[in-house]
Amino acid sequence: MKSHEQALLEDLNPPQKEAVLHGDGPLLVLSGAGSGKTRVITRRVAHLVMVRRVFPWRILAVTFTNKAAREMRERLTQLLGGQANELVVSTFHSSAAMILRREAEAVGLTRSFVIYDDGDQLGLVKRAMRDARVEMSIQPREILHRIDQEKNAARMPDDMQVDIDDVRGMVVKRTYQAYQRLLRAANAVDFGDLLLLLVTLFRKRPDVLARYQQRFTHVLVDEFQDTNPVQYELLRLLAPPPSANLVVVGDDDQSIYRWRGASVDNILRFPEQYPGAKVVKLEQNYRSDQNILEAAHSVISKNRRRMPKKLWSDRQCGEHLQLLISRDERAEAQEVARQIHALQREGFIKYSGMAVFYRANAQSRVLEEAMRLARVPYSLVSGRSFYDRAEVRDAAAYLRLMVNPRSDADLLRVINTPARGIGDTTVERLSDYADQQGISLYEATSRPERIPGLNTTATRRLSTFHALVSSLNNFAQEARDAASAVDQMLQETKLVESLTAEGSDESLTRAENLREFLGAAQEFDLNRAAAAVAAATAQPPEGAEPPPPELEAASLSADVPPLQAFLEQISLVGEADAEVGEGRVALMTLHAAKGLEFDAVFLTGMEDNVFPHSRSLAVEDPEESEEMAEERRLCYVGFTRARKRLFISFAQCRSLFGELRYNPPSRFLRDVPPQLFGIEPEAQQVQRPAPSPVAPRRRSYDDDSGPRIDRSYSQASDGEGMSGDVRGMRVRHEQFGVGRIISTDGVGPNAKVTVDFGGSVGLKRVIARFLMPG
DNA sequence: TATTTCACTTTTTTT
DNA sequence: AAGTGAAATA
Repeated sequence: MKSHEQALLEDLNPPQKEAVLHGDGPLLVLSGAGSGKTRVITRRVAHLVMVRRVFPWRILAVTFTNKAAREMRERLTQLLGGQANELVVSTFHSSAAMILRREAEAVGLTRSFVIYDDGDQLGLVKRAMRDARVEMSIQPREILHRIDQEKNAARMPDDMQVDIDDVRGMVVKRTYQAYQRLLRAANAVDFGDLLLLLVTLFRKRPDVLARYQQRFTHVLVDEFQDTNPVQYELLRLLAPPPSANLVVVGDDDQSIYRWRGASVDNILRFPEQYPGAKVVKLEQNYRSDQNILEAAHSVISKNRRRMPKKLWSDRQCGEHLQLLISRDERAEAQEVARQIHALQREGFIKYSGMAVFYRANAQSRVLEEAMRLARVPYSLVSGRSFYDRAEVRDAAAYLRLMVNPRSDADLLRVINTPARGIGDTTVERLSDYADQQGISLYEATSRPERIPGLNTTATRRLSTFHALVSSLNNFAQEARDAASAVDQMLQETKLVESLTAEGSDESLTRAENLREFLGAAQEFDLNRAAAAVAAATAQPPEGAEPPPPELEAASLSADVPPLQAFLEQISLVGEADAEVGEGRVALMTLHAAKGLEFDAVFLTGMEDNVFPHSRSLAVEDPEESEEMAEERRLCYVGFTRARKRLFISFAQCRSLFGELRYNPPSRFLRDVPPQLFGIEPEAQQVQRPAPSPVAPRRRSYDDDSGPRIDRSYSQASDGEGMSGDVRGMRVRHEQFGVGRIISTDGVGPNAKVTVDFGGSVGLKRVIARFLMPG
């Protein structure tokens, strides 16, 4: 007993201990990169359970990503054994989905509601635009984005404040209304709804809220800096100020999801929202060598509006940072592969201790090719590529239809997959009929003879399709596990069969993917069975009273039918990435890198317009903008992932949508003192100082890297014919009138420019030579 | 209806 | 460069 306590506090520094031992009431842990944050959270949870005797099922630990949730549970299992199964450790979205499923009726859904992902959402927006009779030329993507933002801000369509003469805003609002109608009619929710509906429910049903407040007496949140207003509201409801046991852990410097509605204010203003909250700062870094830490600090310290803190470490200086300069992105990838080999040969760093980061997913392809060529074992860490494949999504759509035939988006997706002769016109008529009758598409297919304008062939085909879905639907009711349902579905729909029949290489791969999908279902069933056994045999803590029946221990999801649970995992969790790593170099975006650490890190594409991303440069005053601040934080996250070696790499040119672009080295390099690269500052550098020291090079193509670099500066991205930075310049266009340049794209006579002409014209992309200075 | 062709955007980051 | 979506053609 006493020894538990000792063990839990072992090798913690004073502030860490303070956080672990903190009694009741709100607590904010400001934890710098590599300061042992996860350790603090897990030890605290273990302490609550083992020393303070809190029932594990009373503890809710919320993370941001599934990966983080999985890792936290693993660590907790090491500390707590079987009892860890009773903890609720999950993402905001997963926990919201679980609760929502239990309370579905109260928000106008049934328990078998389905979750629409990004692609489904986009399709839905398009239909909503039709319903709302949107005539304006506006991209569905943009509307979806704005709807998402509304949801992130916890606003339903009616809460949306729009000026009556804001035409665009009104269009968004109308579409949002239609979009929500479609979702509800389909018994479906999107990601945003999971949180928003739950907030709405809690607000209007204090009795329901009280049940969950009573159940979860301890709430912990990881990566708090990335929460958005709905998520924060959810927390405030569940663990109300001022005195609830809410522990939030985060680092404002690592807030990198503003674009998704996250608000750094949540963490900056937490002490106001929860007056009397204890604040603990973790500033000692245990991860990185001094040089790396210093580089990271030199970048992040340019941001204003941070919580004051500075990481320190008693670790050694370590190796210098290394700069890699290459001709183009291919050479860059090759160079990275070469360095990886070298590190591996030296023998101190294993493949699994190395990672390659990039700003955008599009950059991964070239890197992958180079790794394959150089025979470097790698694994691509990308959330959900498998479930994004068309054939897999088709399969998932069928499954959702099995569970919830009202799901129109899914029906539309698969009604002619595999091809069964139901074309656009038939679907159009079916859909008109359904609209007019106010029924779902599925229901409409049950009586195709009543649909006007259909010939007998079409009628017959619709009947056949209806029979198929109906049969699958019946089967789903019975299915005891996910795999048998998937198997049945594949058989009846002939998805695999039709692909195999096609016979092309590509369709064979797709058929293979579908078999893998079945495999995923089987694996899911096995895990579920194992979890059930574990839960049944878990030792209740000694002297524990049994939980009140309505709060039935462990999982909130115990009674969810297997197929539904599997679907939920697909939508919310994505790929079961078990094989991440194991002897392989990890390739990932900077965003995916958050929370991880590696002995050696390669940060590629360190060029203006790539990183910082061009979108952050195309704003009013880039250097002072929030966008740039976020890019800087992203850079900070990237640097601080490295324990011992940090390689920073840029290419002098790279092709971007088909054309060659010369980008100057990233401005972030200018912030890093040259000494950290092992370069003594040269006398005085003139004028535009080299943003970065140039490392001595050894390879053949390096011989002439000097002049190339110079060229890359002078060509920048603005191009000939436009001297220097023209952003913000007033220009006149014959047709559109006077406007202001927002951004430029391309070089030479055909360079394109995005101009804001204001008023009804708005943003336009025009060829630069058609513009006059205005 | 199904298939082919052509013009057109797209690349930020993710639950 | 590639993938999407609309229009043209079989």
